Amino acid sequence: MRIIIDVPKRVDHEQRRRQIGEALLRIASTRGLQSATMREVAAEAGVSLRLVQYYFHTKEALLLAALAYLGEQLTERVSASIRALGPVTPRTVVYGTLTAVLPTDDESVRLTRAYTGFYTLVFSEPEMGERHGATYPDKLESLLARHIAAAQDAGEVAADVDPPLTAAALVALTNGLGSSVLGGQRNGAAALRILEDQLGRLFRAP
Amino acid sequence: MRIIIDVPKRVDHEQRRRQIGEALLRIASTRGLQSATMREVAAEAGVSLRLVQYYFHTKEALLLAALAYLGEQLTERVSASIRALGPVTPRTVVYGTLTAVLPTDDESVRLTRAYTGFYTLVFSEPEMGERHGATYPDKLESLLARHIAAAQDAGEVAADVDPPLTAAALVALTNGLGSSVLGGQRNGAAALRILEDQLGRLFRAP
DNA sequence: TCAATGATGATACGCATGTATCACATTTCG
DNA sequence: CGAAATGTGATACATGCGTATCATCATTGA
Repeated sequence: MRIIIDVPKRVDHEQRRRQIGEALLRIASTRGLQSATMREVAAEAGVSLRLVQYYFHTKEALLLAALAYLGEQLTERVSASIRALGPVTPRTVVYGTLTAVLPTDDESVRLTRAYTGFYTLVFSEPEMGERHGATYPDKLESLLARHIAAAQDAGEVAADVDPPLTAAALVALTNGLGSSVLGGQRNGAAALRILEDQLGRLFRAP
Repeated sequence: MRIIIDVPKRVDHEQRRRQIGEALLRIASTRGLQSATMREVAAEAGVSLRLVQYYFHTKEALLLAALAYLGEQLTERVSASIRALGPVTPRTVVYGTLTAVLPTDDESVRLTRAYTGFYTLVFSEPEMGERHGATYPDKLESLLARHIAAAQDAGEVAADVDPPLTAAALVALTNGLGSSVLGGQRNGAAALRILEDQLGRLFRAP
């Protein structure tokens, strides 16, 4: 019996899948995820409907793949935002992380719009959430909790704050602010002011 | 020319409309607003599809009416929650308001689910938001800002907090926590702990 | 009493969607 | 080489949706 590693012969499957997945994200960022029909995605990606079906047997597979791509982009943006703040300290990590996911510029608006689309999709199709695994907010919370605890040790944060509880509050606050921006209740700058007010209150030696 | 006040002859229109609108809210609370199709609403209300069309010429009219009913229920729950906390003080108003809209029990879960459905609907159909007028979070924020300022005058809240900024943060925090509960990230009790931690930090004489 | 109007039922229409099918071209490899 | 596998196109199918149409019965007012 021979072992055959059946590498795709003609085209790079992963590249095609990415091309199509990115097209879906583009639609989700502009017209909303509910407009991301198979036909619309095909048109946006510049391929035929058949090809979308070919590379993603079902729509759920397409959504899952696009969600993974979105996760990569979010992670990359958070990293870049932290790096841009100079030396890595607990404070810059917390600031950089939260401001990165707040919809303040074009890129973050796109990412937040797409992410919100997926998040609300899980409300109606909980199976998708299960198939996707650990949620992004969870990862954010544990990251922030660690750095808040570190800041506490350094005396930058009051000793009586509970890091996990506070990290959860910050993530929820940021998500809520993001929703209010997408909903047109306020703009990104106003949301940023609110977030920075809270962060300034937290990172203040007692 | 005679003026004819054409009161409905056979049935009470407002009652029928309410019956149908409540059916939609029930569906939105359980299966999600995207499952609230005209036919499903008709079945849930125990009437024929034709009747839903008759009392609401279009689906948007039905959604708008149901949203108004939901607003009434939310307002009623907030009032009841404040009353239940005993004497009306700035602190009880803030506590009562925010804990009322956090999905901690059956009723608040239902209300939050339905409200979230409408909120996310506005993401895709911004016209509906415009036709609906002032958003619920806006009203909550100004209410809370007033009471935070009052608490400040009474010395229950530190003098350096900005009431509007803080009120906005609290509402966003509560919305974010609500989303995390509906998304299955944590349960209502955990969300309540996070909210109370923040509130306890705010209402603390300096 | 009887025509007009209010209320309700049954059913059809047009459209969009996810998915499936059939056909054909191109490449690969024994 | 030539058959099998891979890649792509065109189109069909079944379903669910909001809405529209036609018909029927009950009530009302002159």
